[in-house]
Amino acid sequence: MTLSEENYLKAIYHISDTCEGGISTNAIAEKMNTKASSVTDMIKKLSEKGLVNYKRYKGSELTAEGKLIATNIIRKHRLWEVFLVEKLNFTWDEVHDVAEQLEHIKSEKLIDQLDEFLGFPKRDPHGDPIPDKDGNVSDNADVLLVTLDKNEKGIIVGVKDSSSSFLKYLDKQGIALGKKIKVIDKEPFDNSMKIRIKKEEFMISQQIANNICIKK
Amino acid sequence: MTLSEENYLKAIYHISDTCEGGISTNAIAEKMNTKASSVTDMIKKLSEKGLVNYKRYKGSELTAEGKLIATNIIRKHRLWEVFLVEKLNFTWDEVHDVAEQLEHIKSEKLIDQLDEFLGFPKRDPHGDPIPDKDGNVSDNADVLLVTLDKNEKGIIVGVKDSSSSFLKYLDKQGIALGKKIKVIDKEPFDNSMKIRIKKEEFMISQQIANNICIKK
DNA sequence: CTCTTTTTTTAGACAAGACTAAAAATTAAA
DNA sequence: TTTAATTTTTAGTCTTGTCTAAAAAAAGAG
Ligand SMILES: [Mn+2]
Ligand SMILES: [Mn+2]
Ligand SMILES: [Mn+2]
Ligand SMILES: [Mn+2]
Repeated sequence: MTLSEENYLKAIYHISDTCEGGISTNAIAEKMNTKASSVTDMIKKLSEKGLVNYKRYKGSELTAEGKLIATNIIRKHRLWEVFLVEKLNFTWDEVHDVAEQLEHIKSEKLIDQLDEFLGFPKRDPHGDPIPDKDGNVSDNADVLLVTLDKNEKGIIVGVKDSSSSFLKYLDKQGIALGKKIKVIDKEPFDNSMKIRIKKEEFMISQQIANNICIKK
Repeated sequence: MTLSEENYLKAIYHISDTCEGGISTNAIAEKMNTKASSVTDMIKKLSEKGLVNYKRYKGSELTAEGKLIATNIIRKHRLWEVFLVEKLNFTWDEVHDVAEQLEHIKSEKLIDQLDEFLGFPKRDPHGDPIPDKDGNVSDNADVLLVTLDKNEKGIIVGVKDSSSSFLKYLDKQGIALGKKIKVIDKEPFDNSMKIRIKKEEFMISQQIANNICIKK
């Protein structure tokens, strides 16, 4: 597995999570910040290797083997993120870029021992589940904040967007994993909402509410 | 810096340690397990970038800038080796290959925090000094075991060969860093020697004695 | 059902890094 | 000091992964 192949598999896996069916070449190109023609080339190679199913003009999807490789990389990514936050004093908005590099380190013992060293964590600093070695991912039955109605309550358990700017915004507002949240009011016009966290009330836009995961 | 460029700089740095003057193209090729023609190409590129001084047919040596990059990679390599042994239960013969990968991870904060997390170690699991951020390496005034005379004593402080097979041999013989050692007898014919460690006496060949560093 | 727009694939080119084979420079030998 | 051996460089090729431009297929509009 080259670094590039691994990144393609991971991208396809992540896209598959959101939309159903065969993944379009353009969707992959957009996620990878590359051109569709490059994607076609790589997809062909991965298809040769039996890691994706591909029919010309019909899009692609991961095989079982491809999916296992993808989840393994995601497992490594998220374990490293936990390590960086728990052991090396990184904040949750700083870890992603470094984890993008660390996820490609090849050593089974390394990742097993890291897992143990961290106490077999179940989730990464952004609330995302850490796959096990066989590729099983505990799918969260969580719900987006935007779907809560007026007066509903819940606990913040994750974020969908892990960009530094978004996470820093959350920090500034005092929005963090584990906090209790209540929807005080909802503006139908733009779907913005007034929320309460720890007795403080403030407005957030729909875009924000769209990227916060809640357990009711 | 690409991965390949970094590895070349590191190789040149390590060769410079042993022999003096300009490093020959062939020496680099041998260390990197590549061909001389590939080395010439890369040396030219590094020369363009001001990281090595190079004159056709005259060999190459690192500039101050090139040396700083090299020591920084070695710093990372050795810190990761400490991490693997101290925190993740790796043995000293298992760490090198993983550290070869980890040394290329780019994040200043990562390595600073790792250094602190490990308690600012001075040496790696093989007794090699860990360079500081400015490229200063505490050069050891240590001596090779092979140079000790009959009845001389010392403490084992390092190994020159970090190959798995050599380290496993040492483990089997009970030879480890920090142990006191005494030369009981020396065979002039083949330079093998009888040594004592913790009341146990046994023979070792010159090749072994050549790769063990001693502080008298 | 035909024409247009969008998506996807092909064809051809390029940069990085490596290799082989051959030429040039240096070093060693006679 | 000429010749022979060795070292180093050049020339040309290959693979990986990327790109642009153009062709082909699929999807949408009227
Ligand atoms: Mn991440
Ligand atoms: Mn994450
Ligand atoms: Mn090492
Ligand atoms: Mn070492």
